[in-house]
Amino acid sequence: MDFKPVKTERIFENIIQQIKHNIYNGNFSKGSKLPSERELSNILNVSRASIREAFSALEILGILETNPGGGTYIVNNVSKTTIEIMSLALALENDETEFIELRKILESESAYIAAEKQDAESIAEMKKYFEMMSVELDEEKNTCADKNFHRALCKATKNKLLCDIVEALSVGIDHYIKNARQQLMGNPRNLEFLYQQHKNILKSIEDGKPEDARRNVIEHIDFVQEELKKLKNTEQF
Amino acid sequence: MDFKPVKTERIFENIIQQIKHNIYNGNFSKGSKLPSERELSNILNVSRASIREAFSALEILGILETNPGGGTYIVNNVSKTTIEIMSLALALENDETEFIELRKILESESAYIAAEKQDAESIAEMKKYFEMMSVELDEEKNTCADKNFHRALCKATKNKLLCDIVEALSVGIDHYIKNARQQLMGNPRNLEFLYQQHKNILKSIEDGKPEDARRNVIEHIDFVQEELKKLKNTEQF
DNA sequence: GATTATATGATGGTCTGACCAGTTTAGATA
DNA sequence: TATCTAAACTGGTCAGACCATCATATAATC
Repeated sequence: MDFKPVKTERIFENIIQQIKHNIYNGNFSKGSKLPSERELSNILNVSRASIREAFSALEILGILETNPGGGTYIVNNVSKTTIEIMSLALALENDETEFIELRKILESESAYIAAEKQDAESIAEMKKYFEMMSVELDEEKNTCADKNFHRALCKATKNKLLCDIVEALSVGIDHYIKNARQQLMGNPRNLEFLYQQHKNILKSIEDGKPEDARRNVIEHIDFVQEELKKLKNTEQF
Repeated sequence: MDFKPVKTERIFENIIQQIKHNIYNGNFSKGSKLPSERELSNILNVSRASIREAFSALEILGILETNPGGGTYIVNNVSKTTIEIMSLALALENDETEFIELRKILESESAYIAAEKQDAESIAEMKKYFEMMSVELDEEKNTCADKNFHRALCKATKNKLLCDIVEALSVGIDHYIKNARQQLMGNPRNLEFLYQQHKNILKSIEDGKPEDARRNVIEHIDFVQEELKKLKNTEQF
């Protein structure tokens, strides 16, 4: 036998479905104006409260935008939203390994693509942040430069979706390891390692060596993951 | 000058923030029961309607679950939600290239990992669906087997997050190319190619050749993308 | 006393109607 | 025609009501 729990669909979910279908059908696209809440509540024969429950959900998803006095419009801020959601999911899961593994895949492949594409702009950006890292000793600024280095790396792929997902993963992971990162960066020996790793990544991309670039990123992330694991194990004290 | 548009935070957004913070703080975790809507509206000194707007949004995100008569609980169905959202984002963007590129990265890397890990169960599953594909000529079942083959491939990584994201991408892409796929599968010549490609992927994984597996998946996806592009260009007629 | 049936209260789901603060729009004015 | 102004409309919020469902405490049964 194969039973599924009966999930009575609520009105606001039905409304969301209808709006989604209108998006898939092409009736709604970016910039489309939706009927006003009152109007829609007449059309669908439901209360305005239900309309608003649906709208607030879709707004959180980044599907639509409300302008008081103006109206409600279809937008696409989905990727921006995804960051927050993934971050939350990680907080709920309490296990960062899958996130880090995924990030490793995406960043290493980004490096591969970056080395192939040889986009001068991105490389210049990476170089900029790498130099910041090497001279700047302030921990916060160093961290910031580090993050921007990795952002530039992803940007080199020219794939915004990929960038957004990696960003989402990074934010989620950072949120999760917040303390551990400080300890990691606090150790001068680690800083030296990290410096060298970034240098290797940058060089292989500049030299147009995709395979090397990929390998260097993997080594870098593996190193970080290893160190984090060590810190975690000694956290007991 | 650098100005940002003033976005007055609405009450339901504030409530969402507070709930999120309680998740990050660890006050809420999977299974936690939230105060009832009436109770929370008293605590926060806002109307029940605002609470419900926040709750409906978080429920759509897969963060919480409401049980009529029961109560409201923290859950984690985020990955399930992500599928729908990405699918919508693709419908809004009207450009599948970034999605396909990302899928290529994730699936090719999955193949690499699969060939390394040599998980008997996953390989058996892939084999099963591959054989379905080869003998079954019914277009719908063939498509189904195809999808399951790729699912099994991702499952071999043992990374659920990765699987969910690939699934999200696939659903989104399928939704987008619905007609094109039928045309693609309708051509016997293409079917022959696809059969051979899947055979190669499976073999390289069975033989434990990560590099080959990765390359074979890339070739496969590139082939599909190329054919789709051709179909799109001749769509005018 | 243990078990079952029942009634009570709590919970989410929905609706109505109201008020406010902005934005739009159309009409009045110059 | 251009400008100003008032009315109409829009989203944001609230209070209070009703329903169906669920959980629990109480009462009736064995």
